[in-house]
Amino acid sequence: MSGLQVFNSLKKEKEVFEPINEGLVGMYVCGPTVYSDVHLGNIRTFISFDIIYRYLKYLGYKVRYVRNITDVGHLVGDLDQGEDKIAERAKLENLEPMEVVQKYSNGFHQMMDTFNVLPPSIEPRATGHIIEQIEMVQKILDNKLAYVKNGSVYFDTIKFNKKYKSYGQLSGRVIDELFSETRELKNQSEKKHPADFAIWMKADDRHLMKWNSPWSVGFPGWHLECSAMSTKYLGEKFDIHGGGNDLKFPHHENEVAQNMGACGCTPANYWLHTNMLLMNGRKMSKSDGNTITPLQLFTGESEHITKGYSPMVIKFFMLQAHYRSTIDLSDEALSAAEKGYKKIMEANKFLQSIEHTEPSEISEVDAKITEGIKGVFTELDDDFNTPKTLARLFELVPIINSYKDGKAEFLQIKSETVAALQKCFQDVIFDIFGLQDEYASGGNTLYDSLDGVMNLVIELRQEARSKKDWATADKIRDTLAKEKIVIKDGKEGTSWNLN
RNA sequence: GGUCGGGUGGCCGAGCGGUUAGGCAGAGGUCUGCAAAACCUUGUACGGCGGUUCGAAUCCGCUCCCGACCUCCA
Repeated sequence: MSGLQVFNSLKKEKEVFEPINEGLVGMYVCGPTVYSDVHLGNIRTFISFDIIYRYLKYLGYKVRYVRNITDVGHLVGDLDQGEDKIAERAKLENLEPMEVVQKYSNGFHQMMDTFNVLPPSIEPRATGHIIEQIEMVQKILDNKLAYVKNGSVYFDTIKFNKKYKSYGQLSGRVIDELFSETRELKNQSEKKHPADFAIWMKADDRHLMKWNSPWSVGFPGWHLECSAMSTKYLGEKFDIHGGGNDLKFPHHENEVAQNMGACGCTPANYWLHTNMLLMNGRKMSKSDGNTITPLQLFTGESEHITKGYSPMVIKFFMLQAHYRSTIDLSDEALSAAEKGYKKIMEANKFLQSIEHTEPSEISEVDAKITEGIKGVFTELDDDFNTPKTLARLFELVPIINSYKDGKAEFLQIKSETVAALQKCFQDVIFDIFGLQDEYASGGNTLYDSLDGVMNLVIELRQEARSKKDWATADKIRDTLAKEKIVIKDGKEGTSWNLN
């Protein structure tokens, strides 16, 4: 169906992508825990998977994209003794846990919208799937790969590994090394082995969120929800499982164990992991304060940046790095991205306005364009290599802009080549990358009327210029510049855009 | 301490055995009333030390530095 290759964390190499059912793709991505505002790192991950989702659809696959919302079971602090993150926040803000969940889910959705990230096909919540999770615990117990202790249920990692010999495959861990002598294990008396983990936890009286189960009034373990919900909506075996690099261990490793423990088969064929967003060379993280909020980035109110950057500029900046590489956020890098973003958007705007007439002769530029277009999709097929895709696009930009100059070699292109180029840019920029033109119309009535006004202003200025009345011409230009409207005198007349 | 990943030009960031990555910034030029934009040309590079090879940023060894995971994290 395509030449798509993806890097599979499970094998640590690129593989040709072949879905289980021809033409259909099932993809599960670990979503956010909604206990506070989303931060930029989350956004980078979801933008990466959005592009993967969009490209799979572009290739013609029918994709069922499931991305969960974690609203229970995720504990604060170490081991399994901490407070539930949602519940802790609820106490802090004096809200019902579900109010916390709603509040930050709304914020999350709004931010995804701001970055033009498509909603998934299904967005299940952990609390909406308590029954499924309880059933899964029961299955694992039936398979004798978990044990009950004081109302809590623990996954028996040692026994599991004896049976399947696969624990640690995804994250590259070895149980013995993992928990040998390193960690002093306090309060771990309930577990038979430190590598075991809770799949159901008995709640004490202080707990705000708890449900009835055969074992106790309690709540599910964090890793369980993804196993239960992916199985429910994508089946016991599906195509792609994604998430941030930092979830590989223990979350994804335990997820695989739970799925195997319940049904005997590995859940996903391809595991894709996105790398971290850095700032000052260190992982951006909510928990250690090395972070900048999206809002601060938009407004510029942060010590880390000199001015604000729009969502699309930030997105473009992220696209300039591969999803498996870290990317280091800085003011300089963002401002470079801003210029690059504008350049490509401007070129595209012009490209789309071209009304080409079939030439009598064809120059070599024609073949160059055709080859360039092919290159764009070769890069996308290569594990969604957005920086290289962008590079290929940028190589076509001078050709597009040269068309303005009217030089014969640039006009001697087949109409179908122009159409293909227009489609390529349009499709990649908007449909696959999900960028938006923040500086242009698109059904924006305010913009449209401004465009009308600007055409008048440009006309008046042109009259002044033809009378060599430079003072008036420059006054118009300079005054507009103060309003962040840039006037550009080209051969084909004058154009304008918002800066 | 264990495991894994990385160090590329002024900045960001691809590439990973031989070919220009790309963007931004810099230099020169064309165009322009001037400017901006656009177009053309262009410099600066692969942490260090060895090795393999006709040829290494790319493979191997050693070394220095950084990061991630091992505990909640996208």
